[in-house]
Amino acid sequence: MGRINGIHLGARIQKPPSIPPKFPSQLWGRPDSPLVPPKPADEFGGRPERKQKPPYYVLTMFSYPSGDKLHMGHWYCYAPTDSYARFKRMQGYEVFEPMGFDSFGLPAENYAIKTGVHPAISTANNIGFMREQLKKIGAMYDWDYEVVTSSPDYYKWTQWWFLLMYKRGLAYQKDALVNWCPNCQTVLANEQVGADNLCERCDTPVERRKMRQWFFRISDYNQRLLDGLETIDWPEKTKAMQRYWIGKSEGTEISFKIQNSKFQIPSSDSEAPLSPPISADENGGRPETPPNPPADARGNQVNVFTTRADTLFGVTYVVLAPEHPLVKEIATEEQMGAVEEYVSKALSLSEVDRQMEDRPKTGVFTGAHCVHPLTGDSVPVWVADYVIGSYGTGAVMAVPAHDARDFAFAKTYRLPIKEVIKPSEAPLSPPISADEHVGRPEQAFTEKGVMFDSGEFSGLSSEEGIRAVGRKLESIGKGKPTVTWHLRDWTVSRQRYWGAPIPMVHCDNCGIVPVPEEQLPVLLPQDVKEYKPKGKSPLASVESFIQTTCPTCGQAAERDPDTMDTFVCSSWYYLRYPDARLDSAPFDREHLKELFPVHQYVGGPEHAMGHLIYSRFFGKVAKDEGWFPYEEPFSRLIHQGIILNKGERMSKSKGNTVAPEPVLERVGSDVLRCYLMFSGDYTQGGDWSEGGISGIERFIARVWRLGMAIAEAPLSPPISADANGGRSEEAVPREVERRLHQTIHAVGHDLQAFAFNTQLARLMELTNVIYAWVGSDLKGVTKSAAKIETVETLIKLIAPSAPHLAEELWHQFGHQTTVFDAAWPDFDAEKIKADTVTIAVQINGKLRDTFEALSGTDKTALERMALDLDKVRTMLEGKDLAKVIVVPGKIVNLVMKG
RNA sequence: GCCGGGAUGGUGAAAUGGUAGACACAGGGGACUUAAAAUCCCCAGGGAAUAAAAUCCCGUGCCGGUUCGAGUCCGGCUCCCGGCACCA
Repeated sequence: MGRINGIHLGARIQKPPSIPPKFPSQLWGRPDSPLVPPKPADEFGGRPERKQKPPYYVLTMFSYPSGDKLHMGHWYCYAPTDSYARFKRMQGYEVFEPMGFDSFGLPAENYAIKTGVHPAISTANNIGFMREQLKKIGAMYDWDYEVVTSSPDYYKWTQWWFLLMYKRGLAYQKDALVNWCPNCQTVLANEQVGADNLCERCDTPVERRKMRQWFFRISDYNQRLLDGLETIDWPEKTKAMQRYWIGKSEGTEISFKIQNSKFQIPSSDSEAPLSPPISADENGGRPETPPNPPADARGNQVNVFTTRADTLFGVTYVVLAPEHPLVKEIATEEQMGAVEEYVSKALSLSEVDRQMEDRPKTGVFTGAHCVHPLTGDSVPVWVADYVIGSYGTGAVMAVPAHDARDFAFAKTYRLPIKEVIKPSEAPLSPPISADEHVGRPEQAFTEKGVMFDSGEFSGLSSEEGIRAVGRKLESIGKGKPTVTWHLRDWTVSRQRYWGAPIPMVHCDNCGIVPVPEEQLPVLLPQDVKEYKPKGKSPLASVESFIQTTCPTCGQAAERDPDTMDTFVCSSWYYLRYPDARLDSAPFDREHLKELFPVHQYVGGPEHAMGHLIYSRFFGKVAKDEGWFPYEEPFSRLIHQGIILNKGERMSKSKGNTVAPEPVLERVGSDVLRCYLMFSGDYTQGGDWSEGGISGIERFIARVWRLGMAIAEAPLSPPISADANGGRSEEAVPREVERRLHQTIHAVGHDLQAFAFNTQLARLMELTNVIYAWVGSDLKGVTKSAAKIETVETLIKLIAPSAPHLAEELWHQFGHQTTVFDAAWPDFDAEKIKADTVTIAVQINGKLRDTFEALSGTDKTALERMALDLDKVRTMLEGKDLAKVIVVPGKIVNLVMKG
């Protein structure tokens, strides 16, 4: 405890001059402030005291150690959250507030490519710098638990996680399309591809290429990821985004038999089942999970997924995605050339191009036809890239009359449009033949309605129709209810150097072999000459790394040359913190049981999709493994708002980051953190400006002067008991006492709610009230038990927000231990109640007068008092009262007739 | 297009359906000072009225509605910010 107690502190601080004190603002949180932030009182390594307090885990998203350094945006996340942590500590919790660095990733590697500086070196430099910056915040971070994801003692366990995923059948390899720059000979991340589809480094058009990649089967968890959202206290917005992203969609899978395929399987009883499982090769012996792969390439049918089976009679063609394996099977000879050309062009399009807004719909007729499962009509099969190959079955039934995309496509290629749904309020008109509809509707009617022209189903509502058509299809073996998900499996391979190597070995004899756990970590080689990949991961050309022996057969084998997505590293760091120095396991189960789920998580809303979904996935896997006893890792989440600079997000590339240092040097961290907190709703953020910071400086100085004045004042002379209601001690005036308790109540409530701005406003009010009591010029102030108690309470209340100030004052009042070990003050609900209240008098809802009444005055009395007011009498003169509404303690509303 | 969030004084912003603008900034006035800074006190939404008051009217993006009473609830818009987007 020596490093946090006040003896140490008092010895270093020069005693401030007596009244009027010179305002020593520099002391409070100035970078060389002598205040060592208090650490959690107990280590998590099993000290007995730990058990005496309930644990409380306050976590902020760790940061990426770039040359950017910390800017105001980081401060805005970290400083107020630390205030929350200090508040919880004073409430008697054993607060755990760790900090670390998410230090693998592209920027360090790009920097290395540009300058030749090894990522390990630039990263270490940046971490060193940022750690010092973080210390200046004056947060309670316990650096003994620091986590650095690029350090071998951390990524060893990231690799361990990979093996765990593999063991549980959750890691598998398959081909996937990646962004490829033919000039740099490298794979690009989506964010490295510009809006114009050019490589961000060399401006070469980016292509797409198929590569063998590792995936995590997050889709196995889609239902649990969806259900878990109901149980956590997260911003609704974030939960909504995740729900949408997971994208559960219930519908019907329908099969259309191919009519004239070259490879038609003749017999009618040999129809392939719906969505036949693909070969389960290296896939852990398990079939692919949704999103479904394109339907069976050997089959003689196209399976489509639809949520609108009620529109089945409006199908006028069927569309396959370009990557659908049936495309080349069924294309007729006449069409084959056009089809192949179209497919190769479509597949080489980058993700960016393909997703370009308002891109005109293109496609090619395959020459093949299929059979409508209910009408038996012949339906042409097209291939078009507006169908997403990786969603559903990779094929759709096109209903141009009732789907905007199909409609646009049908218009372009003059395909028939057949209406089968009309608004429910419209009368059922006699059916019109399909031909009459060609080119006729102006737009697709995509709402639900009533079916018509749909055989036995005509007249049913869409909802009924969806079920009825589904049942019918199922009964004839042409369809079944299906659920599809938007959430796709997570590609974790990166053809990059600066990441955790994938702990897998490729052996000619044994195939893919996981590196045995005891051989971890697979160290990232340091002696890399060329970070720039030449068609492969940079590690592929590091012989000493690649060449190894097979753990199973002992023959020569090769390591996997890829590294892991950095989101893997950050998906479990919160589990590592409590045991950051443990080297026999990634974490100690007992600690996880005690400390989890994380009580409060704080971070930017930009992570709603990636990090926050991946982390939930990891949490669920840890639970299934028995390591982690909870379904959700973060029980409460708050997103801080974003601090803008002249309306723009701060970023290094824009060169518009605001460095905290100049402000910090000038005003100290207490003022800066309070200023950030005072500026408005924490979740709202806003434009950075220094206007108004002087108000906080004044406030902090006012509290300081008040505290010092009382601490150094002479004792009050004894008061004659007769003149003081029988007490010889000075008492706190009733009104001051009331405001004090009100403030205790409000500040506690607001801090719990992250309403930092209003709790500071309440503290300012209280400070003003105390000034008025003790004498606003602080001249001739005397000390009394009442004043000491009041000011000490103020010090405690302000401590979370201005820790340096509070700690110094606390010691000035003679305390030897940290103010953060002082108990958070209790309020007395009785003392909060005002003796009298102002009652507003309204006439016909308009405010006309107010009066004072004893609080607790009943309705009848209040009404009588209101009616008795001169002004009210004049206004009511000669009029009839129709109604009187009385809300005790608030208003009396007199409603007149006419 | 879809899903969120927002719009309140000169500025940042407060406000469980009950006195809109708390708390601050900038501004004005005063005290202290030889003076300035710092500090302390007071004023301050807009308008009309007045010597000054009293007093009255108008005000929370726009249009309606519910209610004794709406910044707050409901319906319909406009604009701004964030996210997602050919997901059948």
